Amino acid sequence: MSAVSCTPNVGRPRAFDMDAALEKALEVFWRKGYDGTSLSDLTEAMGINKPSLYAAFGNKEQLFLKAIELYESRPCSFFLPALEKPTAYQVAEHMLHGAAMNMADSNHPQGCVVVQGALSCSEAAASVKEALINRRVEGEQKLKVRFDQAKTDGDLPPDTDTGVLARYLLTVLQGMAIQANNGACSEQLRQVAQMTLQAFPRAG
Amino acid sequence: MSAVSCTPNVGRPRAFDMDAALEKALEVFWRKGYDGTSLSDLTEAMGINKPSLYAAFGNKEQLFLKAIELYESRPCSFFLPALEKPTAYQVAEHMLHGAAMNMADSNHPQGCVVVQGALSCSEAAASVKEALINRRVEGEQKLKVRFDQAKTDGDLPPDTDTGVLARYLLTVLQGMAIQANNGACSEQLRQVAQMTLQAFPRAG
DNA sequence: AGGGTTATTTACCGATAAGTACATATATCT
DNA sequence: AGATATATGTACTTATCGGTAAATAACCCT
Repeated sequence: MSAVSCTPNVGRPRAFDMDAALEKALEVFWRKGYDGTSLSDLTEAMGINKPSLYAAFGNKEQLFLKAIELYESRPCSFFLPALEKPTAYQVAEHMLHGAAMNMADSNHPQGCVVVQGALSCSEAAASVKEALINRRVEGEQKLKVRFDQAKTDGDLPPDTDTGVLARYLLTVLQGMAIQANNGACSEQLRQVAQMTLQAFPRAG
Repeated sequence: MSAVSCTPNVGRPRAFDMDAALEKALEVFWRKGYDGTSLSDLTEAMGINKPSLYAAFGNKEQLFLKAIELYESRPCSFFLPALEKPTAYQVAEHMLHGAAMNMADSNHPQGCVVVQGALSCSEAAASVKEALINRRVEGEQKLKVRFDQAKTDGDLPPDTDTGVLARYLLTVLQGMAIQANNGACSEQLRQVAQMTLQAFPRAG
């Protein structure tokens, strides 16, 4: 069964692949942002008409939120998998190098849709902006919790302020999203990642 | 004479203060982004009608670019003044602490309009997006040149890669803009600034 | 084959977008 | 005072915005 579709066995079958269409929608939102994306942009990229879009995904806002869910659950996502690494240093290493690789990947828009999808926006986009802020803050919180565990595990010095460390790392990651939008390539982002890691506290 | 107005001595005098109106426009663009800002948003905030706006500032795009010029030349701007500090470390210190103070200042929208004014945007905003990218890249280049000078001055180690150092610092600054949008306060940003400074190379 | 159900197509809705024509108001210059 | 020049307010234009009504098409089940 597909990740997003839930096909009934009655009625006319859907003529398009919902997952593929959602991928296309994600790419448009990623490149143009919520305010900068029109329904025409979406239907054109997804290869469907407006009523099909509304029937399948609700409306523009719900489509955006589903696209963000897809973004965070993709195989090439780097944030959540990095949390599983055995030490705090390796968590940071995987996040930073994953970000360097992913954010400048020319197979999709540059940067991170969670950062740039609705950063400054109209009042019509206020709720999706809030949703993205929540995602970013929750990511930071998850990283702090992981660093707390690392302190217990002994792979972070006991006097480490894990909240500041998590915020610092997220600041660099979010800054890398801007850098990718500036045109920085993976190698340039990797240098930033390396510099950040040099400052990273290690046990012992 | 005002920074932006150039009043002729014939004809009906302008009934509003161009500088004050431009400040208001800046604030709207800063909060809502280029795509998220409508002409009605602007005229309402500026307290003028559309024909006055067009006569005084050209069009939406030119108004935006003039607002960005104002932003970068304001007294509370922290980037260019920091370049004048005597050592590389003090340059970084002033930039980071200035950013921490300014970006979370509740007297204006959070973050940095050069970062968030048109990050992901419609095709209609492509040219202002390019203009903002150019500003960010030029800022990075200016910082690199300043660090090259610091190397000559002997307040950076001779093996310092000034390009990477400048990019790293800009990455943190741009990340701080996102953090400010996330709701981080000045003190939290200051902690990130302090952590960044700890990793900063110092001569001797 | 026919009924029930869902998807697609076309054409449309009211609202709002950016931008402007035009008449009027207010100044200076002679 | 009158001519000239610029600003303002009202009302408008064309295009596009997000979203939908209604007719038709394609499927499953009996």
